[in-house]
Amino acid sequence: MSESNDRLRDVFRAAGRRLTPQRRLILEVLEESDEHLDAEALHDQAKIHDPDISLATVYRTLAVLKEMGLVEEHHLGEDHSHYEAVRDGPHYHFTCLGCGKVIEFDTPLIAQVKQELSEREGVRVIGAHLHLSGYCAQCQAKKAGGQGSNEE
Amino acid sequence: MSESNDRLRDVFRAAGRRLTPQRRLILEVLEESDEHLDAEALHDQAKIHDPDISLATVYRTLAVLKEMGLVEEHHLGEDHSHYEAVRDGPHYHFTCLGCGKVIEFDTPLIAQVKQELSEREGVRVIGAHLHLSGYCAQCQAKKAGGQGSNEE
DNA sequence: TTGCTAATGCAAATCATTCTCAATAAGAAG
DNA sequence: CTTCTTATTGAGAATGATTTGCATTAGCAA
Ligand SMILES: [Mn+2]
Ligand SMILES: [Mn+2]
Ligand SMILES: [Zn+2]
Ligand SMILES: [Zn+2]
Repeated sequence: MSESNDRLRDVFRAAGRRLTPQRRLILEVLEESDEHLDAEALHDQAKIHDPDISLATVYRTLAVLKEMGLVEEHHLGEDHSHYEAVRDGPHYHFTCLGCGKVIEFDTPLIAQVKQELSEREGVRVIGAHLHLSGYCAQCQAKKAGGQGSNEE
Repeated sequence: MSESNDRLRDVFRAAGRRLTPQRRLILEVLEESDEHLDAEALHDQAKIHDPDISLATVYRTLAVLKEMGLVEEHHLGEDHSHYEAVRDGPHYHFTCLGCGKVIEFDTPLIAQVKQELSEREGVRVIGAHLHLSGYCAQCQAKKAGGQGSNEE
């Protein structure tokens, strides 16, 4: 029982950082969530497991996790940020202007764009955020049909 | 000389809004700038021509112009928004993480992505923001020269 | 176990953006 | 041109998100 069986701790050590219960918790909440949480929602979730965790720690941890490449920040139309744990392949987002729903999708075309730009401009592309917006199928139907509920 | 020779005023009237000197000025500043200005920089520019224009009016006008499709808002890595006048064709952005330089580019591939997604998900895509980040040619050179960082 | 110091909780501070409200002025009507 | 309605403005307070200072705690290397 003396082996370092803790991958996450190793990752933090490699980055010269300490792994605290709060950090582990925040990352867990993000990894288990299928939504794009904002800081406050994340804080609420985390408080279920650690009622004393502070919002400041949430923000500080998000910054750390982002720096370590474990978490991504998104600006999805709202005035504040949303976060999600980084998964295997990249993916992109569509936000419905009517109901706020977010659809995730992937496409090899973005890799092509990166390639094109790298060659054309001599840049090295690290990150790619594609954010489409418009109206989802349901919201289109709602609009076309008649009039009724208006949410924002 | 009695013709309504004022296109912009017509656009505003058609939108049921009033064209004020402040609004005209703000749009002019944006159209004449080749940068992606934030609200404060825009305010500073505008104050050169109208020292009394308020920051609140800048924000309010940006909202109006955005709604009218004359201006676009961008989140370019910074924690605040940047704005630019909408031009003919769409274009996308690359930000250098080293020096902050923004490179604009276009590619037909994004239209393909929009098409793909529309068909696959039945959504109607209105807007598309692609934001790449990484290091520009100069910043790569700077990095390679100084330290022993070796990659790819 | 000890010691150094990174990380935390709390509250105050900052920063960007929005709102309130009285005064002003755009533009339609006459 | 004058009048009238009310959208728009400037100033500053208010808000909401994120950050920071500081005293205390606790991770982890030795
Ligand atoms: Mn996602
Ligand atoms: Mn641009
Ligand atoms: Zn919808
Ligand atoms: Zn650069």
